[in-house]
Amino acid sequence: MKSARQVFMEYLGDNGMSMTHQRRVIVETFLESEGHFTAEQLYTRVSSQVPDIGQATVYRTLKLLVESGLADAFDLGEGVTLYEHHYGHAHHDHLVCVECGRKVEIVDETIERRQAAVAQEHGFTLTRHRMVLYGLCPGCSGTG
Amino acid sequence: MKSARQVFMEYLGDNGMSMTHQRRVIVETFLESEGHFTAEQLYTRVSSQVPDIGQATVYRTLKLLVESGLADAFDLGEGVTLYEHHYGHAHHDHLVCVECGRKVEIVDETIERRQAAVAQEHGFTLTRHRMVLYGLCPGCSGTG
DNA sequence: CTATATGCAAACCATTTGCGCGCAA
DNA sequence: TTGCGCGCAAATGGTTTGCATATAG
Repeated sequence: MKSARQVFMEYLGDNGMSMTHQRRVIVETFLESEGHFTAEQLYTRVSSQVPDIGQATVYRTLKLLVESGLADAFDLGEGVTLYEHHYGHAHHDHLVCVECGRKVEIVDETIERRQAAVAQEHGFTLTRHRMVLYGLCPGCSGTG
Repeated sequence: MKSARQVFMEYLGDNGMSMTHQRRVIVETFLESEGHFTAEQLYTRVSSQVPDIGQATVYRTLKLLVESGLADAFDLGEGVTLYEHHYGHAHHDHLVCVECGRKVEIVDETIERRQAAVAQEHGFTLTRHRMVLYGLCPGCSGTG
């Protein structure tokens, strides 16, 4: 399997774009960042390593990361877009604690299968989906 | 079952709020509006009936409608919040055509059951969920 | 009367975009 | 050299909020 860097380089090449110092820093920082994070959080990390990289460039590069398949962008209903690694990572949905915000990655084959079936029943060709389960995590259940 | 108006009146009463001319118009217009619509669309409809009702009041009332359980607010990933009737309506998720935007309401008992099970497996008490399937509708499938 | 509501316009806030300079290939 | 890319700051756009006035009860 190609490395993430390689995938990004190819994406740039295929679209007549070039690798720049800024993009390299942002992509590296992105690849080193675990879990979910916002564009602003990534910007902060990038800035701590290399100041003078503009926020706009982080947003623009994040968009390229999504388009190239390296990143996944999603919204858990908190008004901000969250990003996470996508390339080489299995698909998953999210389970979110409405109390503390804790997020757990989930997958269920039965659900995945039924989603495709339901789409098909309506004549749709399913391309992707988004599922978020909201509830109280073990730690917050007793707090109610 | 109480009427939607009744539910709203009680909600207002329970929270020390009062029924006003504006709220009455907005709630009636909301109840007469079918399907999904944005705050702005509702505002437009309200204005056509009773001018001089501010957009802010529509937003504020829409929030009350959601809190009182009459409306459901959700985001299908298009950057705008959509609203629809909730009270007395069965839960459902959405199937959206990424080409033409067509929206179909869906429900699948198997999925619903598995969602609760998956949440439970992680010790979570499921309170609600959001699922959106994206794909190509029959009419757009051949367009590729 | 007194608290709540309203309209208006300004504020918000994450994200996008215009612009003139700068660097990659 | 020749555009693509960058930083900056201003613009966006849906939604929220502050404030002075108006109204429900």
